[in-house]
Amino acid sequence: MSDESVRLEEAREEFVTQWGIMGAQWGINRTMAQIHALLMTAPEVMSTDEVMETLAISRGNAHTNLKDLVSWGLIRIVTKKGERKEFFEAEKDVWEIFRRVARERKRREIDPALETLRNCKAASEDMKSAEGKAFHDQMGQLEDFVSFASKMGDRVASMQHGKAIKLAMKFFS
Amino acid sequence: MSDESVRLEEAREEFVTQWGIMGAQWGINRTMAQIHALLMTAPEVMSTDEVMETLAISRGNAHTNLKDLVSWGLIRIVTKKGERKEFFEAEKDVWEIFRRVARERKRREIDPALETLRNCKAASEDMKSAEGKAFHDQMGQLEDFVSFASKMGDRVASMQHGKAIKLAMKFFS
DNA sequence: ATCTGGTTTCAGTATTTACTGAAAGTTCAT
DNA sequence: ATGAACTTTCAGTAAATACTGAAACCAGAT
Repeated sequence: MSDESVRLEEAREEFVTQWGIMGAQWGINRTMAQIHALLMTAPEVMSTDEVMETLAISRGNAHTNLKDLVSWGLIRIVTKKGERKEFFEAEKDVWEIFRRVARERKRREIDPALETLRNCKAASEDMKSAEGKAFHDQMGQLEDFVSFASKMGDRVASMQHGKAIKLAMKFFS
Repeated sequence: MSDESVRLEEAREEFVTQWGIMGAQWGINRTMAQIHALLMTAPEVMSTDEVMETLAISRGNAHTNLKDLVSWGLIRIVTKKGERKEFFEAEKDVWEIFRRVARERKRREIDPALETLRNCKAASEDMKSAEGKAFHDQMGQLEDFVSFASKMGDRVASMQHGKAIKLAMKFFS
């Protein structure tokens, strides 16, 4: 193996490690983030066994996290003709990755949060005390904000790369 | 205690619980998020003992998380004259809360991630193989994106509420 | 209908993260 | 300098989370 491929593997390993740490800080399972990093930088599709081997993890663990990544839309299953095995391939376009994460987090976390805020707001709708009114008002403010974030998420998730770039320009003008 | 105050306490409890769950999903310690929710909806400043009592947690736990919240700029220490005890008060303005979280996450997580991406990019700068070039390119794309996110964070963190509203209008036009 | 190459599940275990409570430390009044 | 009121630390423990590996399952080839 040439010096260059060794260096490449080292760099990749560094990336996988760091992406794992970063994921953990954002509430994503470390292994899931590592598999994602691995596939994002894989020149070819990879099988479950290759992932297991590279990261030195068990079959069950690899399986669960690969399926989770599929459910997040961050990787997809590829089948080679003639082969029974499943292979995996990551979405590599950064903007697309962002869109998908935005869409899923909105669906899984923002929307339920919004629901709660609305309940809390409704529950304090008719309160007469200053404290009750203050609480109601606070819930209202939070709801407005989170609902704004939610709409943002929708908007972003449906935006094409080019459009996003233009918007970004506007933002920094 | 009137019916209304009971209902208010229930609603508040619901909010505290849910805010805790939401925090956990975003990589924030559940108790920290709960204390934050509690203080955000507190009509008055609260002491460590009151927080301990309300959430049924130990002194050490309350202390650590209160200090962490202070370091995130989400609550501040208030001293009453004549009293030796420290009291805590939350920032209640939603936009301000968002700004502070954005600023801290950028500082604590985005900037270090950027550092790593730059290293990985640099390490593969001169590679000749197609794989090496692809890796370098991928790191470049990620770096551009994260660096954009970082600048976004700065921008948002330094924006006044009114300005943000105007920008939001533009966004949805 | 059985075997082979593969996927999926899950009880048990390991690891990580968070929490407790008591002791040590600090600060201020006397 | 002593003590009361409060804050901080941290070793030990509990709880939550993630991982393993083996068994069950499934689909297609023979």
